[in-house]
Amino acid sequence: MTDLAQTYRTSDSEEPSLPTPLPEPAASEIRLERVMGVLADPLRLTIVNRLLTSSEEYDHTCGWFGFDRPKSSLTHHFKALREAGVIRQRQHGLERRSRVRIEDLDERFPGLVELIADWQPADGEAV
Amino acid sequence: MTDLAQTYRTSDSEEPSLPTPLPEPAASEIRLERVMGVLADPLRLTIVNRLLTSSEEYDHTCGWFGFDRPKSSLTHHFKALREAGVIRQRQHGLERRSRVRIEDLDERFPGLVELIADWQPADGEAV
DNA sequence: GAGATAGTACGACAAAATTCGTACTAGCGC
DNA sequence: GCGCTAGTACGAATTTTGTCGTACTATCTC
Repeated sequence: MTDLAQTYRTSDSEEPSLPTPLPEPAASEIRLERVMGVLADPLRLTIVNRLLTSSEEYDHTCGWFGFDRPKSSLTHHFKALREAGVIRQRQHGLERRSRVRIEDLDERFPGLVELIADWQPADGEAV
Repeated sequence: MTDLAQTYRTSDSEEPSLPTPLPEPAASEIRLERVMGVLADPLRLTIVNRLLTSSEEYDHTCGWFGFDRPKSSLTHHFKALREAGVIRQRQHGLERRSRVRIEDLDERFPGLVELIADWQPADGEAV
């Protein structure tokens, strides 16, 4: 597969025992129309974009983004992203950390991840 | 892959006087989230996919697709695609012909056109 | 154990999108 | 002109999606 996938697998195995991911579709089950649908929302596009572009350590909690929205709204959006197969979430103690499923998306829809990473919000649409 | 764009541009300049396109956003105004939103629908994804993959002559009327839906529904979807900047439509006498704005999409979102061209509907989801 | 913290689940309301019928316009050919 | 055809416009019913309050669970820390 891609270099990225390799990187992440490495990173994966460095961390001693990662919690099992929350329920998510298998890579082969990810549907383009579903992914498109879930990325049609600027907030969700922002989430994925930031996960891709400003992730030194590579997964983050909901809170990390600093969105000024109720927690229940955020849960909703993260869940939508996960169920569409765009992000993977793992429970670490109290918090739930997310990362983009780069390898899977690259395999299924090459080029998509780059599109999202290059995206920027419309003028005056800070979230 | 991007041979398509080339093919289409050539074809463009061959036709002597094309009717003015119906109102559409400028290439620079096309928004990724909007494009994603409009392509979240399987019918619309089918439209664009077929325009890309089975277009010997390169633009087609609504009727050409043979969808079993009321005309008013089809108008709705084609308009949505045009207003998001995905297709260009021109009025030729009685009929309105559509093509994908390949060059513009390629410029703004490289790789996207290929994703759509490679898409195939989920099992048992013939339209 | 008590309190703070990260996030969920449910449910309600509001906003947006989808579907489609009906009535209409405009071009084409006889 | 007359009918046929391709497609639009409007509007209503239905469905889906987004937003968010409230109440709740689970975990960590002291």
